[in-house]
Amino acid sequence: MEAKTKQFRKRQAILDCLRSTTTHPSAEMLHAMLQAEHPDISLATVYRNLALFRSQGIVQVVGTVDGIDRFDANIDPHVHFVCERCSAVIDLHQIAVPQQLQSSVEAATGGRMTNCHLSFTGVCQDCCQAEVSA
Amino acid sequence: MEAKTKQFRKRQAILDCLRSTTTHPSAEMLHAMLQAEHPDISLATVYRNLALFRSQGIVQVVGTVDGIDRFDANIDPHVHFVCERCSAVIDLHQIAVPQQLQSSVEAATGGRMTNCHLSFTGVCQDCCQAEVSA
DNA sequence: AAATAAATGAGAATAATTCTCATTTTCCTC
DNA sequence: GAGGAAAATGAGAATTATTCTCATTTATTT
Repeated sequence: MEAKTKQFRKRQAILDCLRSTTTHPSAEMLHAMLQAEHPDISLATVYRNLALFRSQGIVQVVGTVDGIDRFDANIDPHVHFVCERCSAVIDLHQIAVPQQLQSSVEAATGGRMTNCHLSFTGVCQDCCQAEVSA
Repeated sequence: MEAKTKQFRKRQAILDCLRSTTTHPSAEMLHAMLQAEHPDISLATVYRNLALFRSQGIVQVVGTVDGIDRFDANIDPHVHFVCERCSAVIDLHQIAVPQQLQSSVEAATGGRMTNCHLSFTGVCQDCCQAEVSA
């Protein structure tokens, strides 16, 4: 049969779902997002595949917010803003870590540098506006 | 009585201990470090007081390494290097986030920025040398 | 189609952190 | 200094994100 009626590979669905968003979801958020298309997907499968993707280098953890890992299928180095109120993780593509800074790290440590994470915390636009109207 | 023979205020001991190191210990590391002077200190007390210090703004969590929070009594913004091998967290005082970058964040997000975290990951000097001699 | 390998679901296991509550220590008032 | 209120602590239970186990299902190979 060519036309599959039921879902088979859930692994791909998880990766597709993560790739389709810029919200840097947690495993549970991702699980919730997948419910519509795959109501029978298990949370363990989400965790399991996220770990696999990470070992393959096609997914990264961009941070731990309130003790919960947040995932991103965009593995290009980029900067994030984390809202202290709503815990949103927002891309800041406009901002980059100067190459010069990165170059100086190995000299400063005497070690080998492989990655770089810059993030800002604060209150996001939505939460700021909610404050005003309250 | 002036001369105290037994330990009383453990809260202060925890803060002093954290202030005396630059290793960015976890709660358990700190608990282990305190054993010498305060063998009867409870891990719960360490956690409890770290949370208190954090709410007072005199201690910060500089990151979560391998799922474990790492604490710092140095609340000045500064840059860290995290070793992927030994999980050491090392200060990089030589490197700073350009003020110009920070200024651009609020414009980029439309929100309010309160803090900034820059960290590099890689292999520290010690672990690099261990590799060579292996 | 049979046999083998890979992926998944469900729930148990793990581990960092927080919470509860009884006890101890400190602080305050007399 | 004594007595009582308030704060701090210890011990262990509770919570929760994540991982693990194992039986079952699905995919792949022969």
